[in-house]
Amino acid sequence: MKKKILIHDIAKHLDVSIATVSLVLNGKAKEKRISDTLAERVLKYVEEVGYKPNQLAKSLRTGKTHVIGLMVEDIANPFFATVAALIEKKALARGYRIIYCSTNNDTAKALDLLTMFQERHVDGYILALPNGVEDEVSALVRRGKALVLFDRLLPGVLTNAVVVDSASGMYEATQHLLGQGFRRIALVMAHSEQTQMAARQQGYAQALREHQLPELVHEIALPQEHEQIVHELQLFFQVQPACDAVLFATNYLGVYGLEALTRLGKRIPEQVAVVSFDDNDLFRLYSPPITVVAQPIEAMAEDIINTLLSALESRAETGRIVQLQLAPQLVVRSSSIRSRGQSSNEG
Amino acid sequence: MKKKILIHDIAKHLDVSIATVSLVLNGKAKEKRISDTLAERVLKYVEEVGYKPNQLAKSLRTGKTHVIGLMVEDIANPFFATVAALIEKKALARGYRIIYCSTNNDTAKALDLLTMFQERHVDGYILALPNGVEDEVSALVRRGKALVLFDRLLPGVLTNAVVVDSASGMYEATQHLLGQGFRRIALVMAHSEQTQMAARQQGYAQALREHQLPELVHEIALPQEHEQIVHELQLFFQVQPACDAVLFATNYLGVYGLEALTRLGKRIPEQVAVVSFDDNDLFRLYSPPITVVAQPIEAMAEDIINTLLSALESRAETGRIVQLQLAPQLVVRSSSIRSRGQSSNEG
DNA sequence: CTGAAAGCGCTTACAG
DNA sequence: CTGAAAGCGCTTACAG
Repeated sequence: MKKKILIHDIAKHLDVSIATVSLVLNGKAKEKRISDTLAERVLKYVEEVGYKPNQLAKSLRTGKTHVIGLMVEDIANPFFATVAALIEKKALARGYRIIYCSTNNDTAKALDLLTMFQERHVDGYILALPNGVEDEVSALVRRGKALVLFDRLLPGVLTNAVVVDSASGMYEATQHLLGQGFRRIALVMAHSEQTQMAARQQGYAQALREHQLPELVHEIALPQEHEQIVHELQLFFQVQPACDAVLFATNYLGVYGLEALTRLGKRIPEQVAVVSFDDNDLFRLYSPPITVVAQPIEAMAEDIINTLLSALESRAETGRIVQLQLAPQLVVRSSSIRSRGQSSNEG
Repeated sequence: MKKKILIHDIAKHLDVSIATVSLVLNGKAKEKRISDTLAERVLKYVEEVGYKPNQLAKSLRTGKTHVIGLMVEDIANPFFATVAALIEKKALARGYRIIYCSTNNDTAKALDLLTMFQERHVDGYILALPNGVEDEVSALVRRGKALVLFDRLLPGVLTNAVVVDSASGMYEATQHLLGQGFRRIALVMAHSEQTQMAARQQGYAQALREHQLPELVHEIALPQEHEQIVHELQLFFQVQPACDAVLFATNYLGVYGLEALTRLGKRIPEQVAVVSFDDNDLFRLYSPPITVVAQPIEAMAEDIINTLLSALESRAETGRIVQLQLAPQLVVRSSSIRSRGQSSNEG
């Protein structure tokens, strides 16, 4: 159990002042006209004994932690897990650590976590939030914190954001189904005020309106037990036998939906065509493979971290706001292709 | 932008000493014979103005951060994501925060992260590590750090651990395939020295040995690109046409394996039966549903956090070591059931 | 270039 | 019960 080395020990051993060691370590040697020889001697010895400054003390003194708080809906959800992993990697390369946590779409939990982030003195915030936390986030914005929302906006909060154009994504997916000749197209979405959810419904509704077809929307209350949701979806498909295609507004709804359809023994796409928002392993490998509206995850992660870091580094209170909207991509697979034998209302 | 409230402000306002406020806040009012009236007055005012002690300062002074570092192979892997979420929940309830990160099975990255955990002064460590970090972990153990390994042990490092009995799990799975009449049973595993991987192979080998059947092991070097792995597996199944069943040693290998089999147009279980370690959505919903060796995730998370917290709370250097081995469960689904028409070597 | 010193915000013996 | 003070380990003007 070797004793922790302190900056004081370094200074003593080298017979220089603590200030010199600190300055060299913080790259201010030139600025403070410390000789290269001395700077090197310090660096060499620090390396040799493996001295690491106490980050707690450093943060307390400087007010910077080099930690970014990342809040997602559910870190076990492949979409968020992938975004988080990419963001972490890019942040690390720029000298920032990420701490992440899941809100599970629970407003109270999100508020707690926001408080936790502040207690931990994170330098910046990357947030995919449930509604109901507008006031707290506005307060952060007002205090000039570096912050970027992603996946969804917060109504009434004007700040940096990176989102996907959910409305066009869903519009395009619905058009695709219409093009295949499907006419009774249902949308299964989460019951939520979240902006991306509203946008997805809007894209769907617009496509149907253009074809003068009625909407068939089923909203699932969340959070809820897995088994409950599957059961609810089974009921939905049973009372809507006429529905010949279904769009799922998120990847987990898609997964639950497939489970419900499997249990009902529905054949895809013969009895019901399927399209889901977000791609994942299951959709790709399912038989038949599922058509999806894929989000540009890599580009998204890149934009998010870049936006945050510029906010962090522009020490001036520029008040500059960056809002990016990325285009999702429709990946057509067999689950939404009308089979030859199928009757069609087209043409 | 309201100014941050300090303990000093509280003391001044209430016209008491800073010590009094601090003592009350830390629940030492009784011990230090501070009157209930006064204690309540302090608490009430603190609540009223929403004073939160600066955790950085507190940690610097006390040496405790109430943060636990959790390191997994890949947080996007459903097994680890679920364990992490459960651990986080249980830790929070006991007043501890979790910071988690992925090693991606990269020894250098794991070492970096271990350093990072120390820099952040985590109070405890929960680790699923790649090999090659034995020395560093031993050093932590020697310094009396609260620590628990999970999923896999580290050769030569004797410390707290919670693992699943991989050998029996794989033995049972192999026996199940043998019982179904499969005779050319392959094992696809990661090329790795990790203990859980070795145990899985061992369980497989033992079952085959008992039936005097030869092993057919394919090891995949990791980390590697998704596409590469799938391609390698396709080749494997092509050069092993005689193989009538395959065991995948991890869930991601199972996912890649299904992709390879799909591309080859192999029918499951008619042409090749499939069993994977770890359960997930894909396996459950795949058609046919995939037989798995499921790990008791909830129990595991519970045992991990309990073990860590006792280590943390037993301030005495008891040197007590807890090693738990949980039983996995074979969940038989259609992917490993021999179909009627299939020829059998049995009996 | 360097040394002495203040200060980040807290906790906790110590002496009343 | 309380006040003054030291100290956790650092950074950074300030005065040489």
